[in-house]
Amino acid sequence: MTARTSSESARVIPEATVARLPVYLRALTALAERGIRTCSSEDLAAAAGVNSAKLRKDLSYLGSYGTRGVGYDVDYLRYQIAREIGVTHDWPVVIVGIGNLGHALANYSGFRSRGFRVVALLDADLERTGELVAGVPVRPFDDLEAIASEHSVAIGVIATPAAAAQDVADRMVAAGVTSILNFAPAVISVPEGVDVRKVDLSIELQILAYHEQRKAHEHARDEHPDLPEMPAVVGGDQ
Amino acid sequence: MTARTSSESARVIPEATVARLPVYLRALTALAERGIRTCSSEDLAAAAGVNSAKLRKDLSYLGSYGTRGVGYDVDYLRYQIAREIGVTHDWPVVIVGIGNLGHALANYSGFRSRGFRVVALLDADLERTGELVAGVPVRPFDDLEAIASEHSVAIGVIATPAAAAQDVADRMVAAGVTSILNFAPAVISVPEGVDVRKVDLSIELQILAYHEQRKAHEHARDEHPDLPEMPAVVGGDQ
DNA sequence: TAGATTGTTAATCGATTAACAATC
DNA sequence: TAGATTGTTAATCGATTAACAATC
Repeated sequence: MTARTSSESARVIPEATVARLPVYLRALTALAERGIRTCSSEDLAAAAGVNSAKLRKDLSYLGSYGTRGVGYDVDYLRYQIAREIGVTHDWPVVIVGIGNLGHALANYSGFRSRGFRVVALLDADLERTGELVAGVPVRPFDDLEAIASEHSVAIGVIATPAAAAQDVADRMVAAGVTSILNFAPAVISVPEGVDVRKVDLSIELQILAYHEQRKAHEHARDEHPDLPEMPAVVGGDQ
Repeated sequence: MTARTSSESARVIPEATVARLPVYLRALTALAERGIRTCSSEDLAAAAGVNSAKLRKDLSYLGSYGTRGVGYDVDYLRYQIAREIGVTHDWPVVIVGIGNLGHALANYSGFRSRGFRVVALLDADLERTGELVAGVPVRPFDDLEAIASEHSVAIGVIATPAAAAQDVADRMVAAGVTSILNFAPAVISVPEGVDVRKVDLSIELQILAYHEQRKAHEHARDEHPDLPEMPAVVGGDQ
């Protein structure tokens, strides 16, 4: 087995694990708010909605922060995960596109409380310049470069219509943004080294609809138990 | 090999594939709007942002809707995917919690255009009853059961604060909702057979922050090429 | 010491991908 | 027929899970 120096903990955390770390962080915060100082992997897994084997496996990628026979110190583990994710310091963020969704994002308190500071709201519609949203003035989209360099913005949020998304992404990348959260219903392409995550409300609903439809089929079959589960035709084509 | 009757196409589509079908559907719609009648797996994969091998594998779970040497008929494939997902007919949806996010969701045109019909907006704050949002009146949360049974609502959207989410979910399930899209930053538990999908804005940002932080480390190392890539201590403990 | 719970192993499962035979 | 492109196979990769030795 290979160990590393203490200053740089062992690494390459699987993507699936990275995506769950914020969930664990939130669950630990909820436990702390209820005055709980120590928890087992079973407790935390329940609070996070995963099974405890997966939780322990995930945490094992970060290091060895529990005590056998005892469990985890809530505050200590919380700090370690926050440090791992990088939310122990502040991240300046710009939001482009201040429609209904941009409005909601600007007002979302969960950003600020988790280390994300909205340094600017940008909109292509100059009519909106100066309007205050969540206490932050809306500025022209063309101010992007100036703002990004002034605040060293690395993370941008796109909340524009689909048609504008690629242009906004290009401008963001040119301005030095290297991580983009895209709410526009469009696929955007970015150079190597730039991360894009996509949140698409109607896609989520469509995934639910698919499963909903299958449930309906299941019920239909329940009502016709004479239909075979697998009406197989061996060797049949198509 | 086993084939099925034509009325019920072969099945059990992997989750990862199901999650991409709406992406393909949207890409096909975009191609159709550009007047494109036929496309290769390479074309469609590019439009959807995946590689073509994955696309073909995904489509193969639905059936055999392409023509070797030619490609796919855009409209035909679009219909087949829409049918598979279940968005050829309308799904009535209720949205609970009409804050900033609920507002944005109610106004989101992408729902209606993809077969989702918002039949009611509900809010626990009775002060808001009667307010029109996107042309739909806000109603008291207690109307949930009546509305759900009147419209046979199977899909519910939670856009409340975290503290209310579990209660809303319980009431939805009791009212016959079997699929929930949860925007509240809380883990909700539901009985077997109910599907929950979760969209969490700050979790997405935290995942980006993690990768952003790693990029910063990479750069730091670039500037200190004398640091070994893996300062390994073989046999060291921890 | 006895009981509890972590961290790790190893088996299993599911997803991705390249390559290519089938076939238009 | 020659060229193009699908649908499928098989190899690889990554994620999940149960089980348990390590150890508090």
